[in-house]
Amino acid sequence: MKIYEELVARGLLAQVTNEEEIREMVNNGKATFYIGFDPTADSLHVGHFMALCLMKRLQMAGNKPIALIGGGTGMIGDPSGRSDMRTMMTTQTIEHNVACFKKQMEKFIDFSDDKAMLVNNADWLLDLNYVELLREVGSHFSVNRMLSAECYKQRMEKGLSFLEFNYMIMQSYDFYMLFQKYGCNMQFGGDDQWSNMLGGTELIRRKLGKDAHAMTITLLLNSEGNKMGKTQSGAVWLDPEKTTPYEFYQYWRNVADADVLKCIRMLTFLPMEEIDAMDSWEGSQLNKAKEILAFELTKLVHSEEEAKKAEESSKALFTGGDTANAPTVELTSSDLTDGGIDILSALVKAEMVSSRSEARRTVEQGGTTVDGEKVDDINYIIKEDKLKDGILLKKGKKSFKKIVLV
RNA sequence: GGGCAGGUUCCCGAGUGGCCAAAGGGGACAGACUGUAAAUCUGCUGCAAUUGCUUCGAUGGUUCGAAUCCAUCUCUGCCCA
Repeated sequence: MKIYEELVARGLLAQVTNEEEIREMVNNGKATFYIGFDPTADSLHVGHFMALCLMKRLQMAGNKPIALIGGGTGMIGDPSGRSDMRTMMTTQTIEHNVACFKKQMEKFIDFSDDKAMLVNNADWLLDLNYVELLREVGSHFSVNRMLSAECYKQRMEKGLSFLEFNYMIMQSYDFYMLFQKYGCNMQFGGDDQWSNMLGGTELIRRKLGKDAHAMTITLLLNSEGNKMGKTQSGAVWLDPEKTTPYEFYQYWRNVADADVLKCIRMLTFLPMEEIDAMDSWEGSQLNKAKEILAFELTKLVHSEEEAKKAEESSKALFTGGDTANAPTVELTSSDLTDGGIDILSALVKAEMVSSRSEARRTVEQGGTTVDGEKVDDINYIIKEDKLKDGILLKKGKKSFKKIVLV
């Protein structure tokens, strides 16, 4: 199976400008393509991970990837698919984020020997002259057409600032620049980027009379239609400091039945035959598939070793076995009063709840366990000598913390 | 610049002088059932505690008492220029 066919089979492709030409190009390693990443946070997340995997897949097939960091576009903020305005980031934040992105990307993509490139659009966007740009580029854009673009739809009701409106032009300009500077003939991006990407191909056609291509990646949605890779507390990050390998593993371990196969297909590098075999799995057998998914992804993002650790501690915690690798919270004697710590304080210290009130609630509702023993008395004290050996605190069904006195 | 409508607790959205920590829904959390799934049912959802404290864009004012009234400011949307 050639690369293009594989991408289709994995359900990764959403839209393409010209299927025949693109297939021909990527299958023969003739594409120089770019994907843009705006530095909106200090770590990459799952959405970026998908894009990076795609770059890797195409790179392995002989195509040349350009990772474009949006140091310039980040100053504007992409309104695509957003219902509200982005908060403007300071220049310092952006620079910091750019540095973080770079570091993480180097883990996934091989940039050695000119096999891939890493560029920052701040290098050309920040020096643009306004009037010049308007004349050179602005004249090729129809406001009427831009306004009808899907990505602005939701914003027509809630409001769209001129700043954000210009995002499409900046992104188009990027493609135009990369096309000229590096012979970049294709752009990849999330499906919500489609209209911005078309802006680029259009600009290249009008300015240079040449064809460039665009291709979008299917957005990873769960069966309820929400973007995956988000939890109540925010995104699932690739940075182990922000989302620990254990939490990362658990996120995928817990996906809904309806979404497992899709995730395995789209995110892992397992051979298609293996995945097709899982397609017939049903019921509790799918649980096995979830373990595979979680393991594979943790391995890709962190390391095989981390994946094993996460898997082991998960199994141990959920079956009540060894707690050696459990997420641990260390207390010191200053956290204790009268030779122990009360259950509410323990929950708060372990950051399992955000307030004492919440701690009180979970305890009263019978959602707390200490070393497997249910605790429903809010005045319960965990004794110092027990803490020395470490105790396992459990809140609800899936939240575990080992508490140790050091 | 002018006119209009708005800014309510995580989100949507009621509330237009005390009965308001604020209806209802969603989400989140906890319990039951399960497969660390989904669906369903129940509880719960400001903070700290048994009696308080701080909230309804911001500041100031009226009042015994304000999310509710007044003033100023600020932000958002719509219409006119």
